[in-house]
Parts: sequence; structure tokens; C-alpha cells
Amino acid sequence: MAGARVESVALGRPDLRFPFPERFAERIAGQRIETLSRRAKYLLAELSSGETLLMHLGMSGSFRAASGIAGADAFHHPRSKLAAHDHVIFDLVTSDNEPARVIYNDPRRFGFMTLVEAGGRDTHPLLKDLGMEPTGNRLDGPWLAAAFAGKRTPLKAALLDQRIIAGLGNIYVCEALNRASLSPTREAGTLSRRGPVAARRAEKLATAIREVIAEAIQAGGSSLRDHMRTDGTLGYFQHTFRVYDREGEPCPTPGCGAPVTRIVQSGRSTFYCRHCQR
DNA sequence: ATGGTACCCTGAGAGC
DNA sequence: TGCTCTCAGGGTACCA
Repeated sequence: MAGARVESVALGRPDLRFPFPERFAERIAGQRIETLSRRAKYLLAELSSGETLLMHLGMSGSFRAASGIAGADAFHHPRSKLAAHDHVIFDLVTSDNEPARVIYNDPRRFGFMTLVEAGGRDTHPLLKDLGMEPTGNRLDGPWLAAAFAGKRTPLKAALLDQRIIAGLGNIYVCEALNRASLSPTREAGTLSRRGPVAARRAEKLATAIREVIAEAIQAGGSSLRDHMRTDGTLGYFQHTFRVYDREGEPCPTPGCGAPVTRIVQSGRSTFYCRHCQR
């Protein structure tokens, strides 16, 4: 989509999780997509009009794309054909002057799209309170310790809090905690105690978070059920899950092997090893 | 302030 | 085969 001109936008219904904003399609049609980026779990497409198209996939949203197909054939390509729960269709002309179609599909409609006015990125309610990105070296032990200082909430809940770290979901929190040998029920603030033990714990968790995210991206994401990449293929990170959705299976930590436990924390499943995660 | 819970919605899978 | 029940990558509103 980057560099493409949007020819038209078609909506299959008036809302996803929220209603589309006023004149949604008209405000995008005719615009060029200047840049594509990501913040936390939001996708951002900056338009030549100055507005930004803000998108979230929720739990079940996916994009699929048909491009690089000569001439009018693009719109007859099998991947261009509409299917159940296709809610938004972008018809584009790419920077190489090729027609292309990008389709947003979302069975549960927990995803959404909206438009952010020019210059409104820092003040938009959905974006302004987001915390640290989990990629890159800025998320290190000392930063994590400072961020969790005084927090009595369980580590699991603290890691899912998008105001602290922005972009971790249920799977990657479970995986990072297992790698760091930390219990999801531990008080977050205990990583901020003075002394070398807490400092090492915080550093290990920060490293585990960065590694899990990097490896998942490398593997093309985690495909549960029908989740897919834009070319229709599945990511394969789920094959490397150590604890997520593995209740009763042996913990893969070397020398451990205790069965993985499932508990519920703030309404979501947590998978972890009671034996080696402390 | 920070739980925990219900809810938005559809589909998949298990059990009967 | 078909029914009912449970659960699911997220986030927010509301309660105690």
C-alpha cells in the first residue's frame, strides 16, 4: 500500500467495532498513502490529505492483498474475490502503476478503522496513553524496573497494560514470562526492589520480551485457527510456543519438564510452569 | 487506584 | 448429523 493511490474504498457495512467516521470512504479515495507504520497494535497509513487512517485488527481481523497482477486481471484474481466478513475493500494503483486490491476481513468485528486529523497523532485518545514499544533496546531491565515500581498488580496484568508496554498480547506475555522463569502471579513491583536479584530478574524479563517479539515477527506471526498473512499464508510462530495453549504438556525449560498449568487472570487464560516460573 | 467481570461478535471444536 | 457448551490474538465500561 505504501506509495499507492487509493482509487476507491467500499464498505460492506456501516460499522466494525465502532461506526466508520463521517464520509470515511470519500476522505480516503483519491489520496496517496505516504507512509505505512505501526504503533503498538495499531496500523497507521498517512494520507496525502494529512489525515491518518488508523486501523486495528482486534482478535480476528486480517488483511489480504492481490497485487503485481497485470492490468485488469488484478480484480479477477481469486484473492480479489469477496468472501464472508470482507468489510472494507481498498482498490489501489500502486507506485509501479499496477492495480491492486486490499481487503479487510474480520469475522468477530472487534477490529476498527478511523481517521485521525492532521497533527492529531499525539493527542488522539487511542494513541496518547500508549507506553513503550517492546521492540528495540530501549526496553531494558532498568526501564522495566522503573515502570513497575510500586505496582502491586500481577506481572501478567502489568505486561498486558498497553499504557506501560504497548503491543504485547496474551500469547507473547505468557511466552516471555516462561522464558524469564517468572510467575505471572508475582507482584510486578517485586522486579523493582533494590539489589542485584531484582535487577537480574528485570533484565531477564526485558530480554525475553524483546526476543519473543523479534522471533515472532521473524516467523511471520502466530496463526491460530485461520489467521493469516496478507498473502494468505500462515505464520508459524505458534509451533514454537513453549507454554501457550499447552496445558498439561511438559515445560520445555532445560531440566524442568513439569506440566504446564492454565489459570485465569483478569478474564484471560494464562499458561505457565508452576515449577520453574517463580 | 486497581482489581475482577461482563461485554462486543462469530466460528471452531468438543462432547453428547 | 446436529445440538449445546466453551473458548478464542483485544480493549473498554463498569462494578466493588
